[in-house]
Amino acid sequence: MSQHRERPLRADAERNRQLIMRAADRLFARRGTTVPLNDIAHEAGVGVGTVYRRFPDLQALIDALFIERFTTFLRLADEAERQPDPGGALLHYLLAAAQWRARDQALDIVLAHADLDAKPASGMRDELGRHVDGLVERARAAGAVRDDFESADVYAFLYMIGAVADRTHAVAPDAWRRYAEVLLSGFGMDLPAAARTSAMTDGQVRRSWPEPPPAPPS
Amino acid sequence: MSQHRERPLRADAERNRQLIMRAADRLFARRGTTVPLNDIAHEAGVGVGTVYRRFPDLQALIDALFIERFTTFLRLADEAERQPDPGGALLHYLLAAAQWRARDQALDIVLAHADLDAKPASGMRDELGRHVDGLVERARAAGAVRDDFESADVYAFLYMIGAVADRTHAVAPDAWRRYAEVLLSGFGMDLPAAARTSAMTDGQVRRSWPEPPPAPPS
DNA sequence: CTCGAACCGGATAGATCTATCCGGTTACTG
DNA sequence: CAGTAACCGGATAGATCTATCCGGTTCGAG
Repeated sequence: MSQHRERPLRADAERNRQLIMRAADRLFARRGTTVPLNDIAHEAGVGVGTVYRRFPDLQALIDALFIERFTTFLRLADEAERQPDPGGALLHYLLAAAQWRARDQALDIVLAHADLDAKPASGMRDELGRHVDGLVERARAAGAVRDDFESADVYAFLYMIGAVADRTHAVAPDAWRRYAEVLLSGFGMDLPAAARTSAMTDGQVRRSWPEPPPAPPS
Repeated sequence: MSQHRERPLRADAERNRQLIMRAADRLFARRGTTVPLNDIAHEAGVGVGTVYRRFPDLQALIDALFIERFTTFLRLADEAERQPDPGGALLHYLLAAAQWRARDQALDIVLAHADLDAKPASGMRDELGRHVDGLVERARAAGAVRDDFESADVYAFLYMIGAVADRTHAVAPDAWRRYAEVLLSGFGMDLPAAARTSAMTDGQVRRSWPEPPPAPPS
């Protein structure tokens, strides 16, 4: 986040900013939220001072990551709304958002630690809420989903997909699709054949379970 | 965890041990894994020294919590196996385990940080795996589930329910049942009417979303 | 090409957390 | 009911993390 800047960042500064954010993503996903800023700086290949100059404290870094995430989800909602039929629009959003979430191992942690009451974050959150409400409302009016489907189900869906994806991505990066299919059909949505998946690569997943990957302790 | 003790713990020591474990549950659930042992001791109402005497380090405490959890899930599997029909047995386990998980906000954190390769933990894990394999195998043979249902789906189910439950329990403690129903029907399991739930208390949940509760940052 | 503003990175002070030690207290055995 | 082993809790040393400061370097405007 940080204040409005008149001048854009100098090229090297902007480059380092990106390096830091990507490094934070990796370390948050791998080691949970409690990672020394020293380690983030080292992973990014910059000095500690550079991290603190760009992000006053850890919270600012997390908030920046949050904004980045929500910008993406807003874009996905925009794209979905371009679909001609209401059912297709909701389905498009659910699948696109799920795919994004499945690849973003750090999302839960960013969400859990972001300051949602801060000015830009709360605004984006409300805006995304309106988009989702609209998608759901139109799909329901068109009879494309169970008539008790509601916006909360969209978030629940994404949290559930995320939980599965975080624990399988290393061994079967597409396993989440199986559960997306189960959930969506349970919600009464017709999946186009293209979105279907064969049974996941069974043995691999089973052997890796129950083995939650994130966050080594010490 | 601790060695075999000849003598059982003295009464006050055992009482404090329980207090510490329950305090750890609460704090892990509320603040994530990175909670000072000082705070655990304070939440439990004992001195720091008492925590360290009973649990050599944080890892030992987590491992003890892990054992406790798996003991419970093994018991649930035992109970389920007492059901007369294979489909009922699997369903019984899924619902009982889900209910337990839904109330246990610290489970994911305990699992994520437990040392699964340690002697007692890995044994329990394997044993639970055998029980689950058996439940699934018999239910499938009896045609009570989709024929591509596999053991990994049991764990995925519980992780998904947990993800939803952790984010709704404060506002709608039974909301997870809605998603359990969707998932189970998607897996081809017939729910007895008694296990069904009405639509969840809509407005409450929607207003609390997307708002992940755990783990304040600083 | 030259110059200055902006940026870089590491050394380090101050704060926080982990783990230990020991004098005082309490529960169980005979 | 008396003696003792076991337990209690807090003070504290050592380790780790956060955040700052400043001498040296780099980008980009003119």
